[in-house]
Amino acid sequence: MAITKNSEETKRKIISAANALFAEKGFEAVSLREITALAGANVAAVNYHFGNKEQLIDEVIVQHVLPVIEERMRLLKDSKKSSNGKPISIESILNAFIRPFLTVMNNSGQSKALFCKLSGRCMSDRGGDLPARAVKEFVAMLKEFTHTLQETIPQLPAKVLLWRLHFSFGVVAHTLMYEERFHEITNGGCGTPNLETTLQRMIDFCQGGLLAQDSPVDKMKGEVDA
Amino acid sequence: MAITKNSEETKRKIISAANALFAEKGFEAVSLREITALAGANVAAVNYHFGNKEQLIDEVIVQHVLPVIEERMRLLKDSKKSSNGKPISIESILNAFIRPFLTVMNNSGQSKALFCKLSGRCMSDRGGDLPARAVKEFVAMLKEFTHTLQETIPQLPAKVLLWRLHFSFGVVAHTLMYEERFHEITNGGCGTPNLETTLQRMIDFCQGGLLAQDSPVDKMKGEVDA
DNA sequence: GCTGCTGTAAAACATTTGTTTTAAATAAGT
DNA sequence: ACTTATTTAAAACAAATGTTTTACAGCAGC
Repeated sequence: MAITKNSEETKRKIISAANALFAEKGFEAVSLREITALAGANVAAVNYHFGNKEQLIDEVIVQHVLPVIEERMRLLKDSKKSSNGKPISIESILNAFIRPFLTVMNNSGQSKALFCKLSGRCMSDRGGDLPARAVKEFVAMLKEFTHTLQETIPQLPAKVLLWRLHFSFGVVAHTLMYEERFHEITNGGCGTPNLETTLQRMIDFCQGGLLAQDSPVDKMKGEVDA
Repeated sequence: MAITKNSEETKRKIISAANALFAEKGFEAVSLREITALAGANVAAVNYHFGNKEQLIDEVIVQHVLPVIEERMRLLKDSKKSSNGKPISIESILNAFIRPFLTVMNNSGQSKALFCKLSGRCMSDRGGDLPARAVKEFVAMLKEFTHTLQETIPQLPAKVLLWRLHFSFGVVAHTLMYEERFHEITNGGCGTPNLETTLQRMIDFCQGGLLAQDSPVDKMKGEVDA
């Protein structure tokens, strides 16, 4: 009944070490030897348990990203349930979109700073490519949020809405990744807000952005868009 | 009078090759041999002309980032001049902030896609660190824009404004870097807008975000901010 | 024509990388 | 207790990396 030896335990230690190192230095910049050293395992363990480095990276990303996606879907579904068929507020939608980072982070056992950095890296490094396993869920989530937003802001053209959701992604990704950097460059002028405050500020900003007036672009300049 | 041999020419070819490769694959992921091969030069040429890889990266970043910063300052100054001491519109400020990417890009001779990717990498790779030479100018620009925005939106607390400028940065960086990715993931649903359209959409979004109502955060939850 | 300087080219350098191989140790099955 | 499968450990592998060394070519000035 008991699991053979430390197999699962070793895998967990490797993933945990990889988590921390990938977050800090990026996926490509970390060597397998650094990971296994931190995990207290042998170099060959990575290839034995995960196949190769690429598959280890995929595993880390999937384990990191899926819970956030699932929590997003859960929050959105809950909001829908309690609104009795009426369109949900933008704030609720944005909350369901952004808050999961905080929720999952607090349940992850990882340091908050590392969790945030890893989140950013999942969106940034490797050209933002997600492992095949996670793409399906990610696309489904994007569709669900797009559709829900559409119902709340029906006057906004679908394409513009898609772009603004994309922009909102940028806000979150950039904020998660460069909090430290931001702190340095403003010489501390940005303060030291807790995450709840930062979350609310992102929601405020994105809400304003989503609701902004949609400037017509001069057609003479060549709008290729439909 | 003539410069000895092809010294400057070789440097230019290396920088040009590095530009393209760094944009496509990231700074760390490109080897010196790839660069010199594309440039038609010898491996040792990089160390001879630039010292080492790190200094080459710095040179590429500086040459890429400084023109954008300068153009931003120029546009902002022009706007101020033509407003006769009155606060400038947010749209003008955002235009001065974002449009320089397009202007410099069109004068760069590089492919648009590569220029955008390199811009994103300058903000993303290496933890967003800028070379020492560029930090001063960047900070000065940030201060100038913050100050100008402050005059236009005096009712917004300084810290909140700083954060919203940070968010705007995220919008631009993310959009520049992941246009392709966005196209794939929406299955083309985002359309194929030209850059002028995308620019206007970013301005609209950020303007909405900057003007958004500033939600008070529940102090009981522990606002560390001042 | 020699000397010195600048730029180029090829080769060699020591490290580090991901991965495989080989062998030993441990647990489970019968 | 013997066998088998699973997991770990150490060593070896080939390939690639940034950098340095060495040698050679072109051009200047005295």
